[in-house]
Amino acid sequence: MAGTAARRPMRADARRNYERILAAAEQSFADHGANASLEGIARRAGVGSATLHRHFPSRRSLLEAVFHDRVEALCARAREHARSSGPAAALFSWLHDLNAYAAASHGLVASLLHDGRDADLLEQNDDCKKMITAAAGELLQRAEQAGEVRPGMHAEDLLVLVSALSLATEGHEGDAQAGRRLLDMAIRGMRSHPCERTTDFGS
Amino acid sequence: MAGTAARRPMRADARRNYERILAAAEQSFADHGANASLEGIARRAGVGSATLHRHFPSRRSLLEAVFHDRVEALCARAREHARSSGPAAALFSWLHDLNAYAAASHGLVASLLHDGRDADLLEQNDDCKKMITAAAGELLQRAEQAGEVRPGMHAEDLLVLVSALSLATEGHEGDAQAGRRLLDMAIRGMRSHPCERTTDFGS
DNA sequence: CGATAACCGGAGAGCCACCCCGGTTAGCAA
DNA sequence: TTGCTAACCGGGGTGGCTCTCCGGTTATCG
Repeated sequence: MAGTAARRPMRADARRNYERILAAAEQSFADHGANASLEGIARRAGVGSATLHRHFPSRRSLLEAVFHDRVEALCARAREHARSSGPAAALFSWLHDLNAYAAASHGLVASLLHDGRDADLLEQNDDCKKMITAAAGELLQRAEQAGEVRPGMHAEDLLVLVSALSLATEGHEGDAQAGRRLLDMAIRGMRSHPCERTTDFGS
Repeated sequence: MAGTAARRPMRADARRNYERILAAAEQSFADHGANASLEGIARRAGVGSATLHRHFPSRRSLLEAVFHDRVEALCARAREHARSSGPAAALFSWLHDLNAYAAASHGLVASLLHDGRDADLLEQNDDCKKMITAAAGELLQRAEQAGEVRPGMHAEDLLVLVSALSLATEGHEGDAQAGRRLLDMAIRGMRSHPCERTTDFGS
């Protein structure tokens, strides 16, 4: 699958630098947000900036590498929810997980998902996005088939929503609750039976 | 109130340059989004970059100046809705207006509202934000008192929501619907009686 | 028609992303 | 062990950005 299959396993020094850069990037992104200075990351890692750019041609690819593991964990979590909860509960719990993760990661998930603006031509690998979209899609489909959420939503919508909220509430430390409030509001809006009435979709 | 009260009405050449910069900025922001190059704006306006920075000390202040008029129009529109529609309908219609405006402005409203991350110390004038928040607050309060929306929402939340959606859906031309879908979903979530009836948003 | 305060913008300092290319070194084979 | 070679490294250059300083220019008013 992975096109990264090296015909030769990468030289030892190269791998060492690769790891160093990854570690430095993780730190820097945590400290200064998703658009920390790449040059600074290289400096922190103790390598030349050219080395960084060779290993990670774009900021995006670096973000992708840094967060790959955690995104995987998040997807595992989705499967876990699916196993242990009902369709709607699983979906909504997971959305809260995603929200919490996005908030804790200084909007990095948001940056990961949302970008794509500057990379029209490159066909960059969207591994993280694809993984999360797939996870969301499964939960959503299950809830929809069970009739517990309104039809017509797309999995991407949910990601856009959570990304958007974490993007927008980032920085406003004082009002960290707002994101949660808004997510709850949106979730209530996607349920089929938000109140005790029979469904009537007049529109 | 306005500290801009000039003890002397600004020299003619100064005002001319000010206007030129404003026009160039409007164009550039429309073309390249909210963080277009300031230097480029100065170039387009035919002035030195120093002149731009003298008139507008921060990117934010330039955005503020460019959008002041339209924000005022939006607030006027809010009052209009309040006069001609019921509490909930007025609020939701206006949110759709806001959403449409934000989408059309390449996320500039979003940028205006959401920023503040880099300007911790400056106490910059938030004129636009204040105006919009006030407008939203009135509509919200009215709808809440009428019992047509769930209590506990803040006016800022609504702005954050719309800003966030326009931020996140920007660039995804193919899926321009997503913002609308999500806004509808959130609106449904904030009604007191989501199943009761549908409103027609003339748009 | 000066005097003068307001204003202008070229030039420069200090960032940044990204790339070129000569020097270095790991890894393999003899 | 030794030597060869492809893989790898990073200093330094390019070009773009934001923002500031300061000597020259000009609108404005007495």
